[in-house]
Amino acid sequence: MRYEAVTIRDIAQALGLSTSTVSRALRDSHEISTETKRRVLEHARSIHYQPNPIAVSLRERKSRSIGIIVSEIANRFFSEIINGVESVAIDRGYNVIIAQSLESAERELRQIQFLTSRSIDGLLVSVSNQTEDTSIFSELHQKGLPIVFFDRVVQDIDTHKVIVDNKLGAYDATVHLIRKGYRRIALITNVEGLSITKEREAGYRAAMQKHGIPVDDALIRHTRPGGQAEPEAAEIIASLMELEDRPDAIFATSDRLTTGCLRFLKKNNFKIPDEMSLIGFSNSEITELLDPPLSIVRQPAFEMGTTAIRMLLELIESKRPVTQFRTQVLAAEPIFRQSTQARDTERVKQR
Amino acid sequence: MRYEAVTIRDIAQALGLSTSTVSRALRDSHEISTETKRRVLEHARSIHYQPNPIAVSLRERKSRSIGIIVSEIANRFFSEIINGVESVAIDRGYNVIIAQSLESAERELRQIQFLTSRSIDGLLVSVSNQTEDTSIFSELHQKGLPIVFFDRVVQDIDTHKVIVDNKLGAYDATVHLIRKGYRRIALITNVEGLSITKEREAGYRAAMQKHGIPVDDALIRHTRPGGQAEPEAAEIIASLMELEDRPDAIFATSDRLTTGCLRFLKKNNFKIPDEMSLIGFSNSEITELLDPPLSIVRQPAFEMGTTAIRMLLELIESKRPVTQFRTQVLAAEPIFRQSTQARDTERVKQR
DNA sequence: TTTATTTACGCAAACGTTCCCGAATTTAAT
DNA sequence: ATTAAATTCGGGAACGTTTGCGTAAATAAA
Repeated sequence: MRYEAVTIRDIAQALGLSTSTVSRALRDSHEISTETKRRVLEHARSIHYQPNPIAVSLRERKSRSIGIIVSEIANRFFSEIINGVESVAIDRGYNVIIAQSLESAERELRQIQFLTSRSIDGLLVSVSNQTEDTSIFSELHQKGLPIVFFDRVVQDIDTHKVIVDNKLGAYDATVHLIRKGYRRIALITNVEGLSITKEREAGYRAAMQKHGIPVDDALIRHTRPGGQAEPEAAEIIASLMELEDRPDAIFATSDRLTTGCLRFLKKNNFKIPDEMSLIGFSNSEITELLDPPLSIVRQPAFEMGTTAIRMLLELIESKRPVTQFRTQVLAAEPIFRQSTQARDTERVKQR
Repeated sequence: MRYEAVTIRDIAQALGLSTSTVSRALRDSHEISTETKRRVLEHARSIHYQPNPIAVSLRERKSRSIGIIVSEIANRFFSEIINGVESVAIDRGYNVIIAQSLESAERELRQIQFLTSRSIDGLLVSVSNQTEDTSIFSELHQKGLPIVFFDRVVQDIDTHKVIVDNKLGAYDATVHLIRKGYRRIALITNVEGLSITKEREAGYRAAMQKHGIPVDDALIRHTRPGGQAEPEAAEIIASLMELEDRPDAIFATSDRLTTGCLRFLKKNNFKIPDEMSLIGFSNSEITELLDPPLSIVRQPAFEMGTTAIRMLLELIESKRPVTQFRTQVLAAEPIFRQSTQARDTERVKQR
């Protein structure tokens, strides 16, 4: 801020001390007498002294700020994560700079460059669904920038990661559908290359296999990199309905995809779950108020945020270079509601 | 970043120039020959020179970053605003630091102090519902920190502001309810002191008056400062139902209050709209998927964000002190759905 | 009392820029 | 040919901190 005037020098002059003494007094150095410390602290308070973080950053060669890049802020899952990150960052004196890729690899790169040019001390990233070239991350990582990946991680970069147990979450959801009597279960999922996609697909396949239901690849659909989830979900369902052997249930693996499916099904007057059952990954807080109340698998987003930032701070504040990395796995929580109830075959026939 | 090595001095040494010449060349000064400029630019690019923004900030006494404080990030209304802010800030080379008050005046103050101590160039603020003492804002404003208020503004500080036409939005919603045949319309609204509360209440009163319906103050309820909206909404409805002359419709004036009402009504098996009609301010993207599809008044959040940041940048980049301030008013958009349809009296009687 | 050690502070450099000022060289004006 | 003006560049201070090093005074050890 332009108007900020009071510096360490002002204190020094007022008290007839040197700036170094004042600095040391403020930092409670042992080589300053308690009397001097008291005078400095008192005067500093009286004139509302605030250290200039920019000068500190320049001197310390760190900024006490970290960057986080997510695909979209206006998405409950990510905003909850950010809440988690913020809550611990604040306490530890760190400032978090938020950026969004909007699922564009190009924008992601620009944002990363922007963040790193702002001298951040570390980076939290969940990659966009469009990124194929992850060299920017490995370069930064090699140069020594602390990075931790969360949610959508890049496999071959060895650093801390925090994910949910996507495979188990998807497994549980699929098993639930099977138990409720569904057999033709469509999987509408994110871009193929994404870590979360692979894991969730694996869970789906495991569940089907376990129950002796052959997996029909025609029922497994991926969205396009950089595309809009909602319209794509609609498109996919429409094409699914052209199959001669239609699905009787849909498992969508992201917030946007889930609501996209619901929107399409309702618009086209599908009875849920009688004509089509629906479950999806979602962190929306009002899924129980939907029509019908939606079965979901919810991710511990806030907790994911807190553990990610803790891992990052561990990296940042470590004295020696860290070489031992771990990936923390959080449990997803399936919540079953009406949208996946056993179908009422009577009602379907009547139609 | 610790690892960042290449500075202006590296370029200077490599090319046998002084740092001042290099600096001027990079900034395209007129007093540097085109040939030298070319050499500098070329070499800078070849070694991936990135100016150190911290050093620049220290020297320029500005940070090219602005702060924004909202009550809660995980709220679609605010996250959309942030999206708007970010989208133009990025283009203009500004970095936005996001903070949330979580409706706590104390936390708000801490965040403000944190932001200002980070040498921000300007501040975007929507006050918490708990803040009574606004002196921190007037102090900062007097000291010359550019501030623009949005959504929840503080009236007596003269600076740029951007709000929606709350009165008209509330008026439209109320008139809609009246036209659908509702007369006992309860207003469940935010903390009394808030600007948006007053405006919305005024709209409600104007609509009632216009249609000759006496306003019953027992039907106008405010939430408590710092409280949790959802439980409070439930509490309020419960107490409303103890009135001998019960309301037949509810108008809730915030996102959280609206979903809180819906949740309570559904939990207690109210038929909507037959037993209770419901409309509310909301920016959720899935209100049409709710049961029943919810009538809402939606605010142009993204646009609010873009105009707020534009106003702020105008203040920041102005050569001379700005003394002429304006408040921009955006239109709210009412969307009417099933939750406020005319009641089916037959069905109510049967029960 | 002399020497060694501790305590408490100041000097000055450094972080990476920008920019005022001056100076050398070239070009234009007389 | 002399002077004035423009062009192009370098020196160095400044932004506000932190910190290595030096040193005077005070204290402890001999």
